[in-house]
Amino acid sequence: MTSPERPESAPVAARSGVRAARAAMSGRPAGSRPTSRDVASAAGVSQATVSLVLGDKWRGRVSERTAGLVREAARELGYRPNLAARSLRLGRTRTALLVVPAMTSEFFARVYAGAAKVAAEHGFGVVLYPSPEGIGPARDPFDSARTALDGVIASSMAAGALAPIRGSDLPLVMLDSDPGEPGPAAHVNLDIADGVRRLTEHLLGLGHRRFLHVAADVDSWTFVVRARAWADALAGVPGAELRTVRAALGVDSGREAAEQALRAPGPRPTALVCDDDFLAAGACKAAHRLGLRIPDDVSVTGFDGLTLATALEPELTTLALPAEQVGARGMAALLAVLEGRPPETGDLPVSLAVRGSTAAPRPA
Amino acid sequence: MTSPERPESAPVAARSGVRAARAAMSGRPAGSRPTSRDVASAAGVSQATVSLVLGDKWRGRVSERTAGLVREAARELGYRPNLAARSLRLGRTRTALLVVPAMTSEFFARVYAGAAKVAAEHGFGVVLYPSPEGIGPARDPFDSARTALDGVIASSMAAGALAPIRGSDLPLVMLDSDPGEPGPAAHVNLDIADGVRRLTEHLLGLGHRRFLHVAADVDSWTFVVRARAWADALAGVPGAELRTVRAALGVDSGREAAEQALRAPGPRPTALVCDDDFLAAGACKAAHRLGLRIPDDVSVTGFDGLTLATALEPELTTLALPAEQVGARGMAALLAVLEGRPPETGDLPVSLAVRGSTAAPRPA
DNA sequence: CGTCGGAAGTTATACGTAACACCTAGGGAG
DNA sequence: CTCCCTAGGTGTTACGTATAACTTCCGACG
Repeated sequence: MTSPERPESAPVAARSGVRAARAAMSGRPAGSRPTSRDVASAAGVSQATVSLVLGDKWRGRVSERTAGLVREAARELGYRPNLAARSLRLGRTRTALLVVPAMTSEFFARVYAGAAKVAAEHGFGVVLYPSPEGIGPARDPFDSARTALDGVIASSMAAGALAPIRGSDLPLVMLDSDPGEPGPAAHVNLDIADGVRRLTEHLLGLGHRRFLHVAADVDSWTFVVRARAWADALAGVPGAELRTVRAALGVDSGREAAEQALRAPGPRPTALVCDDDFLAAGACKAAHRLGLRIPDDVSVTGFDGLTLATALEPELTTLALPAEQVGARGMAALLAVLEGRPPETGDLPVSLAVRGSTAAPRPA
Repeated sequence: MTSPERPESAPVAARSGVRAARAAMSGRPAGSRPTSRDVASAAGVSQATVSLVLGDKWRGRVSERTAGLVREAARELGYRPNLAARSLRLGRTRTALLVVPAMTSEFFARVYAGAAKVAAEHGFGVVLYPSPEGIGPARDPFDSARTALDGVIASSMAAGALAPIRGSDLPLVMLDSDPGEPGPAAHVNLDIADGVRRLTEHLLGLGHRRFLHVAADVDSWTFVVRARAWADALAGVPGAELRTVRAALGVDSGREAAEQALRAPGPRPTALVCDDDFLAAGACKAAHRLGLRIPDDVSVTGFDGLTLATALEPELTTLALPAEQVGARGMAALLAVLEGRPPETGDLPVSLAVRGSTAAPRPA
């Protein structure tokens, strides 16, 4: 039964293009978008046929000519499928949730960009978990997640923060997180150890032996790995010495921590290896305050390879992480899981960017 | 009619808590989430009543006791409304689209954060238009927008880029854009002119007279305003001279442009006023290359007030824009428009952050 | 004593899509 | 001549929600 104000417009009018299209829409409230039924009556076919054609499932079920008519009618009317209706029908939303500690960090913004790009190529969307700033326990993401979700990608989150996601039986992909953690359908990790090893070789080659690790004092897997990587890379190197000082994230606390360590008695470290580029910027400021020149008096290295690294003077030697690739691969893994395919494995390589902030230490 | 595998479970069992709740879900496919109908049969009421209670529209229509039963049943079952179904029914999605030139810019990430916060407080979500990097003409946002939308917030977009949105009859709020532009339901702008005036006074007070404006060579309203603001602020100041050099966005092109201008013959500018903090970082590098010290030989100012400004050595004097507030107010304006209220008007103030990169010029 | 009205629900429906099951005509095989 | 098969569709349903319209019960009032 059709409602009275939308009469069974005669399928006969099918071949007159825009006129028929307009006619099919007549009697509708003005602002409303055309539905598949409008397309159907404009093309002179049933709604089911429209759905088949536009859903690309018509091979052998609809004639080439009819399919053409349908597509043209859809174009004329500017038809867009109602995603709410589609999601309701299918029980899937083609939407993934990306959970990151802080979107205002360039790193995670780039992860998002990578994930969104791959998602878009597959007709998927990415929504963000609107988390408060800072790495920390997240509130229940499903209280605020706007859309029903097909899956979740979580980047560098503290282990405990994801409990609510765990309980939701959604496919979960974890980025840059403990690969031993059970539960996630896939992991995407970086070969941090290899990068740190190469960075260490670079510094050792320049003659550095006394290292100060400015470590991020944050409960995140990635920083655990970084700390371990430095320890491992320097273990067994004759004469090498590694001290560690912890600092909260941010330029200021990096400066404070480095300044305090540089003022400490005893032989001064010649290489300040920092857990991210912001901490490294802080370390540079600390050195500056103490009248030390970079890289002549002290070398500084960053981590992540953000824009900041090349904005500083001198530019930072840093380990550049392929943030977009991390996001892209995370999304690809999620798509694979959703389609029942095995996700790609293997760690992503990081690249060593040698710049002006490292040089041979002056002979004492 | 109920489907055979979901029998009309007797409303009698209503008072036995979890057991009844579980019973109401029996016979359902395992992974599926409970629906309002499951809550209804667990509470021993009809689905309509559940909808009334949880939708907070039950005053005078449902007894206090029944409402309590319904809420408890919903809690027991972990019921979440199906947003797709709700959107389909209501024709509204409680979702806004935020269109920004580039999410990897800290400024726009902060705009997003501000908008998302206000949105969340009102049960709204924010999705991003997955735009390619860089300010430029966007593709049709509705091809890729995942969700049906209730409105659009566009920040600092080139005028032409929004044509498809214009055609969509969705409420549009524009941030930091030409207020003369007709169409948008609301504008949120910054009092750039005032900020530049104060920054100019600061520099004039220090004794600067020769200004070099490192201008962003980008077709965006915000940079048009900035250029005009410098010209206006210095117009009529005796002895003041304003030169302009254009540069693409980014540290490197800022450095190149500034370097070239500083090498030019004639009296050297003493103040490099830059269109954003990244260009300013480039200007600092340019000065460094020429052996000029900041702020002794030349002062440099930024724009935006990003983290970068305090990561540099010396820290940048800059105009700090309240990015979160811009986003928050944009979202608030959109909500107002959607509810038929008049949006708040009036420009947001910017604050002058005086730091180490500006000082009195040395007497020639 | 009739009935009016509010309180407390319930029944039924529509939103737009995808897909299953069904239908019809025409042609070829037996 | 009958039967069946295939191409090319159509009719119908369900997804989960919000809400308009209806029902029922009960107390009060004329």
